[in-house]
Amino acid sequence: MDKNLKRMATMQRLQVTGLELFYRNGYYNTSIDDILKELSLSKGAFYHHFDSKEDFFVQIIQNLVVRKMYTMLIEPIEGHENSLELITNCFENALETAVHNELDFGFILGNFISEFNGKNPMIMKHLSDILKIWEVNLVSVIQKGKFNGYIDRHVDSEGVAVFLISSYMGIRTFMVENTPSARKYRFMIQLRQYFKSIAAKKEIV
Amino acid sequence: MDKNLKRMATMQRLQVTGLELFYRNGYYNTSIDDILKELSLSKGAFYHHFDSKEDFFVQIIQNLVVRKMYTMLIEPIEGHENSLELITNCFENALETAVHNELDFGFILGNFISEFNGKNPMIMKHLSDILKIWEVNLVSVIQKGKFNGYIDRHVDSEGVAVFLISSYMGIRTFMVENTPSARKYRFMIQLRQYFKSIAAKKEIV
DNA sequence: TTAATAGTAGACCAAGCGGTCTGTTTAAAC
DNA sequence: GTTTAAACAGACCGCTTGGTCTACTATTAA
Repeated sequence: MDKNLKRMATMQRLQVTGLELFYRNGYYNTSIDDILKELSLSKGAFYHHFDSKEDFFVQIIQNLVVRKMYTMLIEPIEGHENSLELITNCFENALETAVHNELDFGFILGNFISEFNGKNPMIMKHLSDILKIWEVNLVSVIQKGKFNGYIDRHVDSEGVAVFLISSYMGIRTFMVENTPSARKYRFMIQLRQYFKSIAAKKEIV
Repeated sequence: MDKNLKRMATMQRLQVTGLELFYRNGYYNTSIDDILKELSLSKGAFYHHFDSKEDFFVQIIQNLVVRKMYTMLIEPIEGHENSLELITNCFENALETAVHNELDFGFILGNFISEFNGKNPMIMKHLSDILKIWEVNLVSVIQKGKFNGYIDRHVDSEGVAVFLISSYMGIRTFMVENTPSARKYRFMIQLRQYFKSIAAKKEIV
C-alpha cells in the first residue's frame, strides 16, 4: 500500500478507537495501551504518528469531534424554514442516537469539559472553541427565526442559545443515569413547551 | 481528647478535604496521598478509618453530599408559597454560589455521574439515589403548585422535574467553561420565560 | 503503674502509567 | 538488487497509584 495512505489509515484507526474509549472511560482513565491493545498495535506505532497523548487527543477533537458536531448539531438546523421546528427535530434525532448509546458529540463536549476543567487549560481552549461554534450557529439560527417571523422579536437570542445548550448537555447527563428513553420523551415535551413560549404571537397586529 | 471524638474529627477532616479534591480534580485523578498531604496525615491513619478509596467515597456521598443536597436544593423549595417562585430563587442562589466557585452539590452529582458512568455501577447506584431524592421532591413541589393554583394543571410534573434537573446540570457545566456570571444571568431569564409558560393562566374561568 | 488498644507514621509492594529507545520489517526510489 | 527511510514491535525506564504491614505513640481501663 502507498505509505502515505497507510499512515493516514493507521492514524484514523487510532483516533476513532481513541475517541470511542475516551468517551466511554474518560481521558485520564484510558491508557494508550488500552487503545493499542484494541487495534493490536504497539507503542512504537503510536509514538511514530503522535507526539504525546495530549497531542493525540487534540487531533481527535480537531478532526473527529468538530466534523461530527457539524453534521449532527449544526447543519440540520440550517435552512429557511421554521427555526424552532428545525432545532426541535435536530435535538430529537441527536437524543435518539444517544438512547441507542451511540457516540453523541454534544454530550462528549460536556463530558470532556467536566473532565478537563481546571486541569488542562490548553485542551479546555479547544473544547471551548467547538462549543462556541455551536453557540454562534444557534444564535444566528434564532435570529433568522426572528426575521422570518417564527420567533418573538423580543427574546434574547444569546439567552435562548445558552438555555438550549445547557438543557441539551444536562439531559444527556441525566439520560445516562436512568431510563434514557422515557427521559428523552419528557424532555422533548417540555422543550416544545418552552419553544411555544418564545414563538412569535400570531396576528397580534 | 476522647478517642471517639478524635476518630470522628479525623474522619470528618478527611471527608471534607476528600470531597473538595474529588470535586476539583475528579475521583480517579485524585490520589489518597493528595488528600493526606493536604492534612499532613499518613496512609496509616487513612486505612485505619476507611476500608478503601471506594468505601471512603461512598461515605462522603452518604454524609456530606446528601446533607448539602437537602440544604441547598430541597429545603429551600418546600413551603406553601408559589412553587415556581421558590424554585426560581433556589436556582438563583445555587447558581450564585457556583459563580463564586464554591462547592455546588447539584453540579457535583452531574460531574460524578459522567465520571462513573459505565465504570462503577455500585457508586452509580448511590449517585442515582441522591438524584432521585431531588427529582421526587421537585415533582411533589410542582404538584403542590398545581393544587395551589400556581401551575397549570395540564403540565406533566415529572416532565418539568426532568427538564429542570437537566437544565440545571447543563448550565453548571456550561458555566465552568466561560463567563459564568453572564451565562447564569441569561439562563435565569429563559428559565423564568419557561416558568411563565407553565404557570396557571389567570382567571380564564 | 501497667496492660491493652486506638491512632498514626511511613517504608514497602505490585501494577499501571506515559514516554523512550533500539531493533526489525516493509515498501518506495534508484 | 540495493539503498533508504517510513512503519512498526516491544523491552525498558522512572514515576505514581491503591493498598499492606510493621512499628511507634497516645489514651483509657484495670
